[in-house]
Amino acid sequence: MNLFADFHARIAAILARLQTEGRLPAELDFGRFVVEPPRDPSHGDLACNAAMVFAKEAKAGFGAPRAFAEAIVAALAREDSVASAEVAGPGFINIRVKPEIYDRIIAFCVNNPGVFGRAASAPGAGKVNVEYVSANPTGPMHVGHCRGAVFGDALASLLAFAGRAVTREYYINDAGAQVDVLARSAYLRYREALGEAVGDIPEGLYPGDYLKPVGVALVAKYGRSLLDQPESQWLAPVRQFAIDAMMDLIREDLKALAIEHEVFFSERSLTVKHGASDAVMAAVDALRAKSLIYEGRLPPPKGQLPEDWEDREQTLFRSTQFGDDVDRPLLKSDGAYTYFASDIAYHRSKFERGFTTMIDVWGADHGGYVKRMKAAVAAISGGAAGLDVKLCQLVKLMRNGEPVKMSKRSGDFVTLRDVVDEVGADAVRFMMLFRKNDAPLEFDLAKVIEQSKDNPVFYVQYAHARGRSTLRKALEAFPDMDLTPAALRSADLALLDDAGERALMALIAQYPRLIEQAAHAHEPHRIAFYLHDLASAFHSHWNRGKDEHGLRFINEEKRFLTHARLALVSSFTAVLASGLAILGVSAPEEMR
RNA sequence: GCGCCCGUAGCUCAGCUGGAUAGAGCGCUGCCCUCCGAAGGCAGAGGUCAGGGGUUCGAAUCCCUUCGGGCGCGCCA
Repeated sequence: MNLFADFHARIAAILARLQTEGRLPAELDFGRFVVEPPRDPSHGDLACNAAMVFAKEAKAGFGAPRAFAEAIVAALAREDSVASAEVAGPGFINIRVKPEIYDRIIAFCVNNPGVFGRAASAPGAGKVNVEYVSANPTGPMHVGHCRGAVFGDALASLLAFAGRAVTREYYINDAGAQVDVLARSAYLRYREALGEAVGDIPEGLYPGDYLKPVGVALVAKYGRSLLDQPESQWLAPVRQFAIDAMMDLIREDLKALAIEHEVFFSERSLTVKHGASDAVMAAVDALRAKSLIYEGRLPPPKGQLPEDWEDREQTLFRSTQFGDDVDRPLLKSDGAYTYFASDIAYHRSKFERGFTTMIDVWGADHGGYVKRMKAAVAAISGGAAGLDVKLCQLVKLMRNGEPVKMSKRSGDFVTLRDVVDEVGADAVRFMMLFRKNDAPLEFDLAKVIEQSKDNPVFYVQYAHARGRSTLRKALEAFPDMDLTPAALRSADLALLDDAGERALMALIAQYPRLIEQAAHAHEPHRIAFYLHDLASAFHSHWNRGKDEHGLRFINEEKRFLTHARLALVSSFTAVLASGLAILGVSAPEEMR
């Protein structure tokens, strides 16, 4: 049902025929040309650039690109779905299809809402792992986390819809120094819960109130038994207890945004010994076996030398062999593994679990880490797996155009929950996706709950509600009309001959192609923009019905025309609902 | 000093693996409701796509360079 893919295949077949006739060279990469919707509707339904892309290769057989294009056009004209094909400009091929092609697409969409646009699973595509959020388990989620969270979740949905086998994963950073700090902070709350006056939370510990219930829960579990123990005794159990509590908190926060991961992967689990070794050691050994590890010295960074720079020999990974700028250390001066070493082991685990496409969603401040991680994935997989890192820029939280102040100290930050409670999950999700991930984003708490066209969330949801309302309204005019998919799909769509109706149909027909491209580019924001465009086309056509009553969807005098128009409305709401579902935003029946 | 990201209308941003005359919303100007939801729509004004070179049939898009902004730069996660 992808009109554009269909014609790409047809034109490829035509080119192949020309190859066997010896008028084109044998080796041509058909992936180089595109069939796309023309920007200017007067150019027809589809435009193809094949004649220009293969101009060089066709020069011997055809001469100028236009002549080559004429040959393709002649072949296209014989296709039964083509109304007309012509050459334009330097060699564009503009194709107009017969209207029934669109009728068929709309009929399919009406009859298979939720399926239209979905791609069949590609056999050789391999499993995809999308890792996102991965916030440190030291407290509730900050508003800064929500962009990556929503982005990763929508991307995963998009890829699944595009036919990929997707796993959503969360990496728990439960092995660093910060979780020890968490444990000490929780232990303090534990003493507090036992009646001790702890006063101000000392510098270096987490001050937030959210640890108080953890202290109480520790008392419930351990009583007073931890009080007179040395830290070496209580640290590990308290740490695990606190981490579990924090992860419960985080899962709750994510649930408020309708986000659910299938796998929570513990960093600490990588350092659990199996005999004499653990996963990190195993990963390093694997690299060593490929001669990618050596003992050496790194040159200091250019420019300002760090204060505590000390030239020393260390264990290095040859990431420069895979495009990194310098080789990267795997051991700290105290002999422990670096975070990078665990990350290598973690991504090695992903590879061993069968993922050949890995997508990591990070904050933009981790941009400096991308090259080494890609290098590591290339090294551990021998080039069999690829890593794409999607960096999400900061969100500037605003209220009525004024920045919302966020002080970092004293644990007084704006939580994700605060924001979701204030404006709702739909608004947060849509706005996080109504911007390219690598562009900064302004999020205005006042604007996103405004019920006006300024607010894209509302604008799109309103279009859906309007469409659904029309279908309900139609039953008042035609109480016996059958609006089930099975009935609507056999509506006589040839009756739809208005330019506004055909424009809407053309836009709907682009949906499968849009899905494919957005999935390929790992860019869910394209869905959001498409839905906004689609909603706009609908609103626009709707308003034409105010001047020309004959264009209204419901026409009491013309039963069959109304039925056909309702089929169009139904396909429209189906695509809106489908796209919104990918974004994780609700498609309301009515606005309240 | 080096690396990555960004620079498009007054503001916030799209621009689909290089495509035809660069788009949308806000703001500004002027319009459209006796009847499917005006919670909407139509029209107008507004651009050296940061500047300069290059690649080619064709560049906002790719390469080089300058300027401007953000992020990062052994042992933190």
